Amino acid sequence: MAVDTEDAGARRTRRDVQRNMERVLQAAQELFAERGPDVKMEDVARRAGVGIGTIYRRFPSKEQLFAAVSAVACQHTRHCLAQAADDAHDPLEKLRAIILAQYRQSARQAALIDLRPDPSGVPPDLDRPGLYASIHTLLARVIAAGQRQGSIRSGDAQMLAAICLELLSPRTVQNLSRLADDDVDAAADQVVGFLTAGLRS
Amino acid sequence: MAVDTEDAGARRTRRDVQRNMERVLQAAQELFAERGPDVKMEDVARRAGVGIGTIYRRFPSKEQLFAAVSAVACQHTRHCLAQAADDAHDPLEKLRAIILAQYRQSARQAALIDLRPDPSGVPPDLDRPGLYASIHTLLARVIAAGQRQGSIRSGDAQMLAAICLELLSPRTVQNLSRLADDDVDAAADQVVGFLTAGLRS
DNA sequence: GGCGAAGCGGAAGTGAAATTCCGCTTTCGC
DNA sequence: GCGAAAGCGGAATTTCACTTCCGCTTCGCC
Repeated sequence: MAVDTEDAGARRTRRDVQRNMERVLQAAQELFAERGPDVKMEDVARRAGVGIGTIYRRFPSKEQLFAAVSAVACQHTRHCLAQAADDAHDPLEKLRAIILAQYRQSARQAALIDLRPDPSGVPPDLDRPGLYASIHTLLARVIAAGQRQGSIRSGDAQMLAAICLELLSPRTVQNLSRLADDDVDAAADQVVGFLTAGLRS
Repeated sequence: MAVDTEDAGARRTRRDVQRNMERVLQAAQELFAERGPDVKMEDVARRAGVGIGTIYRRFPSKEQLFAAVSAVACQHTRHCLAQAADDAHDPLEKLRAIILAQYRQSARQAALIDLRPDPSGVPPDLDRPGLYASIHTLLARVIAAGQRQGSIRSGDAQMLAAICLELLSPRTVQNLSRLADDDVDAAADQVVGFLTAGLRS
């Protein structure tokens, strides 16, 4: 953030610094998405085309690097989902749009960070709970709207939103997409069908 | 397995050995469930109340320890779910029973091993795919039966089963249970409602 | 109770990955 | 173009968890 701002009299941020940080974030984001949080810093450096030291100049630890990556990716996800919801009018349509957006997002390997509350304690630097909550809130609102309007059955909107959200977790998206021959749209459709109709005939 | 069998003329298995192995498996199972596969062997040893060497005497590596733990837990889960399905008559009832069984299981901290196919490659010693498949098959069969009988809407039974299974993953069970004030039965009920009725009113 | 086999604990060894450090290079402002 | 400040690369260091090893203890049998 704020890479271009400068104090009076201070030198402008060097061009190469900005370029390198972008490369590092990009590489980290890709590798994190591809292989989970256990990637080696060396690999990140290699893919970014920089030395390890360069990473550590801006990100004091691996954890903080991934917190930064996650924050960016999640901001982006949040934005996409909100956008999708805005573009649709009917609550059920909004839900469909959100799901589709998330599935397409994952297909592009972006946004693969799992935001769900992590029972294994040790909260990292990243404000996962907050990011999770913001998406959860979005869903809960849409569902509540549907309930008021009558198109969605009554029930604890928080819980219904949480259940939907589980079907949007990166892992789930990947699993289901694979089962649909990597056709994410098809997978999303199935989930939407499940969501709206349930199993009963 | 087969801890009590003995070759002719061989000394009986020492009592302490059996006791220790049980403690180790118990501790490993708890910790694995609580904190995922990144627990330290030292922690397992401490919780089990034995030295690290004792673990290594029977389990040549961390991976094999967890394979053993997983195998036991999954066998158990599989058995419980199959049992639950058997006890019910109607396919929808079977599904309800399966879900409830899994939620109760998780509440007891058992069976928290995530069997879903892991995209991050490197298949461990444990036959996760096989264990996952066996539960997936169980679900798919129940769903297909419901479809034949007419109580479940038509659609790709494999995919529907996979979606259900996602809602049974340990992480999901934990998240949703927490949201229901740790009342697993309530959480399971919500999921069942979602499953059978969907969102539409 | 005594003997020997088997098991135990946990300190030391090992290896892989994270992090530091510093001489060399690049960039910016003039 | 030049000088200084900032950044860079990556070898060396540190850290940290897995695994080994061996002197001491416990168990089962007679």
